[in-house]
Amino acid sequence: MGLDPVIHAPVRLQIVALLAAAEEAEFAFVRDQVEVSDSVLSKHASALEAAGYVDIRKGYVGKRPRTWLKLSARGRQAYLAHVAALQAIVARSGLRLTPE
Amino acid sequence: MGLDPVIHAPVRLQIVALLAAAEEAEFAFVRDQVEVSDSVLSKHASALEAAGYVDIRKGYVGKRPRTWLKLSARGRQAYLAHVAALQAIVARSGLRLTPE
DNA sequence: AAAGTACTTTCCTTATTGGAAAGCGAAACG
DNA sequence: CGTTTCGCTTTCCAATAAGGAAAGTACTTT
Repeated sequence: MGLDPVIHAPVRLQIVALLAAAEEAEFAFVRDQVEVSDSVLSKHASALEAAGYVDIRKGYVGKRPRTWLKLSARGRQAYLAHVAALQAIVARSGLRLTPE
Repeated sequence: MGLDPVIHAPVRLQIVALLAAAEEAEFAFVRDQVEVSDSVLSKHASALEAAGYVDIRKGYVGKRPRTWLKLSARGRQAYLAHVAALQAIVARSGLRLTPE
């Protein structure tokens, strides 16, 4: 049916959609946008990484550790396919979910 | 975040989208379109009914029992709100999920 | 040395889902 | 009549999944 279970979970759908818009996003930024706790974001980010959909990069800003999340090419593909599947489902109701 | 957990589950999303397009649909028709077993459809239909989103009507065709599913007004509202929430999320990625 | 930052992991409990199989009431069949 | 069949419904049974709380890690700052 085309929906990707890794992406379909509400929190992960939000994370992926957010990342699809940006090059890279900081852990804290994503956490605040999606409104989840550190632990919840950490777990979902790991799940997305394990699926090969997100790359997690660790670095520093000054001397403070920081984590960035980024959609991988596979993640972007999977996201596009997932949205296409959603569109197909929603289209049956007469609504649309497609660009233009 | 606006996503309705009752509607978000893949099988139920498909059921609701299907019902949104039609006045009423037969149990067997929905089961075949969504490609689930009798027991799975029965459970999800009950869940949707318990939420007040679907009306289940029982009757006969000739002498054979038949069950029809229909979106209730509340179900339609909830579905539209759910799709709006999906649109909002997907819109962040630059894609659209909206009619026209 | 103690506290704080930025997460990560563990622990635990609750919820959800699906498949398989048994159940059920009415009708059709031999 | 007794047995199948039809059209679902319900029960039983794991398998996951998900979140909150709290502890842990590796540094850095005070």
